[in-house]
Amino acid sequence: MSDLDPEGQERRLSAIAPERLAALGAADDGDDHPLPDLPNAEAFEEIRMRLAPNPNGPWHLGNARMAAVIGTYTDRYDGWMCCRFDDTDPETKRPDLDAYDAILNAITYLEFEPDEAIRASDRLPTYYEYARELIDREGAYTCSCSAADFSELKNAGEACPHRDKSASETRAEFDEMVEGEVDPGERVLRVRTDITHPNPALRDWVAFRMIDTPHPREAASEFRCWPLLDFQSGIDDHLTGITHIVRGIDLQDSAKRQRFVYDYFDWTYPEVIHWGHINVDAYDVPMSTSSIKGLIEAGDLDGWDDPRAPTLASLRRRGIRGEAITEAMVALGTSTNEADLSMSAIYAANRERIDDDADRAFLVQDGIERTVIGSPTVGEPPVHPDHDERGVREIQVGGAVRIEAEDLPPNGERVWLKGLGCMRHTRDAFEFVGTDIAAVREEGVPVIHWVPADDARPVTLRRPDGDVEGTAEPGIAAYDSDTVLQFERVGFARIDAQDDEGRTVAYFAHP
RNA sequence: GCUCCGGUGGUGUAGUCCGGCCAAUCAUAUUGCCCUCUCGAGGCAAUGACCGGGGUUCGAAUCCCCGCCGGAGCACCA
Repeated sequence: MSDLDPEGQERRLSAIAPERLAALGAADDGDDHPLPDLPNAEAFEEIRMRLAPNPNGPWHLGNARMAAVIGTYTDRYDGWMCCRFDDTDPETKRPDLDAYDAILNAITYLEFEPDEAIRASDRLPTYYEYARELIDREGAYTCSCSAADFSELKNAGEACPHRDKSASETRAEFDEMVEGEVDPGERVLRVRTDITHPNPALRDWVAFRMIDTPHPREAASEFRCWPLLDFQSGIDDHLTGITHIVRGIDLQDSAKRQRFVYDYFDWTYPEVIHWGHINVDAYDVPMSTSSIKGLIEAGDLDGWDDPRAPTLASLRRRGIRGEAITEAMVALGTSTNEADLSMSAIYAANRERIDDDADRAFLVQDGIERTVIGSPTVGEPPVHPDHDERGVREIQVGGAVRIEAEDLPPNGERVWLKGLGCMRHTRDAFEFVGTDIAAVREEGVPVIHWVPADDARPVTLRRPDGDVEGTAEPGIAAYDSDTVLQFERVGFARIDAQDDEGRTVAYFAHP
């Protein structure tokens, strides 16, 4: 076995003695694992985790962290991952029917594949069943206090008059709720926890409430009695055999609440990891599903993939690979602190992946024209500076070029038009000087990009900070949409569309 | 008001459980130099952090206490 390479050894070892492979990984000090080991991982035969998104909109960057971290963990432990849509509020967090698929696509984009996808709204009968069982175990009671009244009692640590209701009476009243015979606000089912618990957040929380607004999914539109997250999620985590839960600190108290239910059922609660909120720089648009949705509806954004939006659809359209996002998210770790994510971390990870493949091209954004005198008729910059074998781009000069206004040298000074040669700026023209590269290497003549003045292709470059018009070398017309190029000295961009009028639309990725 | 959680360079992170190998890791960022017909890539170097105060100890980023600061929950939202 010693003649196998390390990877081969690992594969072979995992086949014959998986438990020793885990030990090997630990001894290796987890060299390629940016995330800490999962707590108590060795206690489980299979690591099972879930993503539990609310499908109230397509994903923004913040949501990506969930898939990136959980997916990385399940890959690493060769575990099982489920995408469970927690869509149990048809009213205030009303599901968006397009979001279910958009979210699954986003997960694929991030390079993960859930083993299973389920929707809480398909599972109401199961929740009812366990609610009845909980009632029979004296773990819940129906309560008809108003929310305000109960809150007052709860804050004082006092039981409400309904708390000592019998299981059979609760059972009957809960059945009425399930049948839809109760109005919203009239009655809820509460879990009997500890009404004097020092932490008021844990006292007799609501498990089911009535909602009249039909669920947008037809299959779930008849239900009126809906579980809240703590009940639904708690039951599902147990039934799907989840071993590790990773979620935000906003759900810190959830585990403590759900443990009361687990205790009634004599279940073991999964291991839990919490992380803090992340803030992303470089965006003016707030990273919240509802704000983005609002801006789109108001017409301030073109859609979920507008380059100004901090959404996954937007980054995808800009040519940023999901892997790069995953890498940056995983690097954030799982600290409970609030964290600032720099887009530059994503950009750096992406650049590493796309640079080698991206052909080079010239794009001039803020052009100024100069006649060219005496130069070769064709410029031949390389397709990729690190890959001679990919050849050169042949750009017809056509007598005049356009360059960035800021690149124009003072009169009498020289500039090197990349792939064409050295020029001296006379009053209103570029006079060809020659192609001796010593001018650049030894005399420090600046190298700049350029396009033919008469035969350049108009380009709209859509950037996170707004659209820019420019012109590019004609060769970019040949690229299919979805190709990622590097506009030299401008940055990487994804070709989005080549229209019939001879215009290219590209989305800017990053420098 | 009550209850949790956390504070390491500009940013993120490792180390904290089991105190010494940490004058603190890695990445990103910024700057400079080298290389290069890109401000990309690559190479080299520099910059820069243990919230504060006490205590325990021969020794504390690490343990204890008190502050301070930040975050979260106390919804018939997720």
